[in-house]
Amino acid sequence: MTASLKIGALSKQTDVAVGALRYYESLGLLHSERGANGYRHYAPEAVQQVQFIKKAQAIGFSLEDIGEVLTLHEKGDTPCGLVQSLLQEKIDQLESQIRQMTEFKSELEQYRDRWASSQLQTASSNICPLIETVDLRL
Amino acid sequence: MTASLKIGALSKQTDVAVGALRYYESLGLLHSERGANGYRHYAPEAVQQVQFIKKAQAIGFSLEDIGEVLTLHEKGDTPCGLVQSLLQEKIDQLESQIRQMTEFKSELEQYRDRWASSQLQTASSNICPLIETVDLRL
DNA sequence: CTATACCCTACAGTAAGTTATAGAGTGTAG
DNA sequence: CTACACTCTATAACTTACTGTAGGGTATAG
Repeated sequence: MTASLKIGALSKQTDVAVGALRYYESLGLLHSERGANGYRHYAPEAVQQVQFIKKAQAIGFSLEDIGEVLTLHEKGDTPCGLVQSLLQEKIDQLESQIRQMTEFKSELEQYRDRWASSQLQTASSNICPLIETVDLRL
Repeated sequence: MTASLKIGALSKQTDVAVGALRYYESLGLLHSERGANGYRHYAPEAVQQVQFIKKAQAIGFSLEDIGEVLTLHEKGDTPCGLVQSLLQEKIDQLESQIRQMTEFKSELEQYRDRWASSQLQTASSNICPLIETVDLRL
């Protein structure tokens, strides 16, 4: 017989709360078989599926984004060309996000470094002389 | 007489919505005097205070973060040290996110490249053989 | 005097992703 | 057989940083 997991076991193996797993299912990101008692049963691969969701999330994909990819995977109702272009879209988005975040990080580092060497701490009646120097046109 | 601003004037001078200003006040980030009619009145310095909030937000601080800074300021401390450590925290978070996103992007690129060179489209009974090859352990 | 522009409070709604609760049924160990 | 852990559904609440609405009161120009 096929090994199967109940929701609590899947929760423990993936470190994702039971309620979150049910929520993923409600969004169509995860599927389960139901036994006569109504309990969800998961194949062992569900562990990897949940980890995929978590990984994609960790990287800034929304559950909706993930749903697009997984829906294609699970239903197989979209041509491969569309799958490939969706993938390329994600790669492009990721690249753009990485570029923006890298720029923003270096701006923050400039503030950090400028402030580290400044003597503004004791200077004025401002709330924090450091932050007063922030240029909103960044 | 002391020049004083009503909320609409402060809103215009700072380009922050009236509702947002009231929201900042509800969080203790902004203070106002009340006239006999219940209207909020702000000293001209309120313009700088709101700009401080906007600047801090622009460098990635949450309103809660800003509240901590302002609370420290109100106690008579110079919150620059806190500002600096919060800033370093933001920089570290960004770095970690950028690293994860870069890793994930190269994983997606591997799929894209593998699929681009494959002839799986016609190979099986599956609707989209490409996506069937996804290793969810990515 | 009236129009309308502004102000007030309080509550609802938004996105996104959960967590928590209530009330009920089920499965298992001793 | 009794606990108790686990499951179910449905709904509410939480977070963040607001925006929008309802139902009022107030200030000002003509």
